[in-house]
Amino acid sequence: MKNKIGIIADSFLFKGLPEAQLAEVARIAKEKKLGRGEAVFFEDDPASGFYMVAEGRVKIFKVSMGGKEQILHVFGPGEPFGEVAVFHGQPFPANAATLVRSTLLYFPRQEFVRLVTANPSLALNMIAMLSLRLRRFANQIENLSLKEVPGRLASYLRYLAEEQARDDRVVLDLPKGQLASLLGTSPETLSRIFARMSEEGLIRVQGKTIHLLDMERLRER
Amino acid sequence: MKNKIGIIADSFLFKGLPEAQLAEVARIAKEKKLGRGEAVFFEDDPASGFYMVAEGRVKIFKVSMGGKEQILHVFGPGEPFGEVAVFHGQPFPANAATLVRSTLLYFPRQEFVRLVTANPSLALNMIAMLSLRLRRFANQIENLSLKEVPGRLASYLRYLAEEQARDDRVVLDLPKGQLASLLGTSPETLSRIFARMSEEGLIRVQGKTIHLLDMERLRER
DNA sequence: AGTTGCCATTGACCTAGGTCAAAAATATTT
DNA sequence: AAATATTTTTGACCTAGGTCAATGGCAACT
Repeated sequence: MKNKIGIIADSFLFKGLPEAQLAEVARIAKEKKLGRGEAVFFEDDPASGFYMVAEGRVKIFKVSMGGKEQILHVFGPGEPFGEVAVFHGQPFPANAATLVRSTLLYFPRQEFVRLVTANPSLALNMIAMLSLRLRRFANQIENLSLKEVPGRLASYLRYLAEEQARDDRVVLDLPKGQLASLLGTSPETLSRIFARMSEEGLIRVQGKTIHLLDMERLRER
Repeated sequence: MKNKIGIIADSFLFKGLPEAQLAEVARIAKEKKLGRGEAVFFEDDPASGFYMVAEGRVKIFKVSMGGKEQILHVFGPGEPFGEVAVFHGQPFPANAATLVRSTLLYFPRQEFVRLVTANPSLALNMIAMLSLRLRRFANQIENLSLKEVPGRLASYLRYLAEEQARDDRVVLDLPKGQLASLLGTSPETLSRIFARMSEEGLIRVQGKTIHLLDMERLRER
């Protein structure tokens, strides 16, 4: 397992920082270990700092009055989250919880803002980070509003295929129930869609492994 | 009507820049006048620069295969758009078109990136801008996925009330059809919801003016 | 091996809201 | 003002997908 400074040095956010700065960043970062399913923070909590995943996976999500969850994003090793709130001094806009046992790095607000202000390259990295995230959100809005559930699933499978660099099969990186939350649907419906797409010969489902039998038609969904 | 430098100096993005820089910014900005309903750019167009609204209103939107529109955001005077693409050198992630006759400022990519790199305060403004936008998008995802149409409408009305600083009535800043696109529904459904909420005594609709008769219950939607 | 608990699947039912078509109300042009 | 075009509203119908409840798998623990 990597140590603090390894994670930091390899992260996109801190890429290109001089050694001295990296050490400085590592110094202000506090390690936090959390078990599976533990909350990191809640919506409307005051944001005294932000986090980076060192190990594990963290979901950012909103909850409806009725208790339904919508996952906004899932973060893995090297990815920062909660930074948005840090810059306004506003409370966190959503909840965060671990999906598996995880190790996080915590960066207190003050010192980080100071670093960014002093470090143009860090500021540019941050801008790139936020831009990418905006693009993802725009995509998610498109998916939720303009596609039905099968289309959203297909879109996610293609995303996984890209990420895992295969076009014959992918491995789900989430339990199916959580995937339903990410796609904005219920576990029951997701299950039915899996069944239907299997019958249609589009995919074959084997536990968490999904065989992609027809990329062409998958693209049209 | 304000001139170029007036718009720039008063914008959030360029706030706090020294005089000289402002003049420099104004120098690289090109004015562009567009009639109502004209396209500014299309999704996947190469992004050679970004825009700021000087006068009028511009919608950013995605279009489904079937032709349905989802508006991501509507920008008014002083607000920049299309900057996200500029930082990656990636194509635009969505379409942009005017809602009314508008005047825009166009900033070519190269020179703007140079400015941001050289100007920490501009970079910080940009970060704040993007953060705010992320927050809005997160909200929109929440609305689309976790609320039904009446809830989304109520949420928008409250947003307008805040923006227009009144709590008795608001004036729609969009034709109803466009509002439907923004809320992720159809004009027909929106019309029905207006009718229903009127019967329930929540609001009274008078053309583009919506009287807010019961803020309490409106909040619970 | 048996028990406990969790997750995934399947069935039955119901409703929010989409679609299509027509009418009515507003704008815009001549 | 008349004529035409554009929005908005209303009605009738239909379906994607949500909810509730029951059942089946599977893993962890004793």
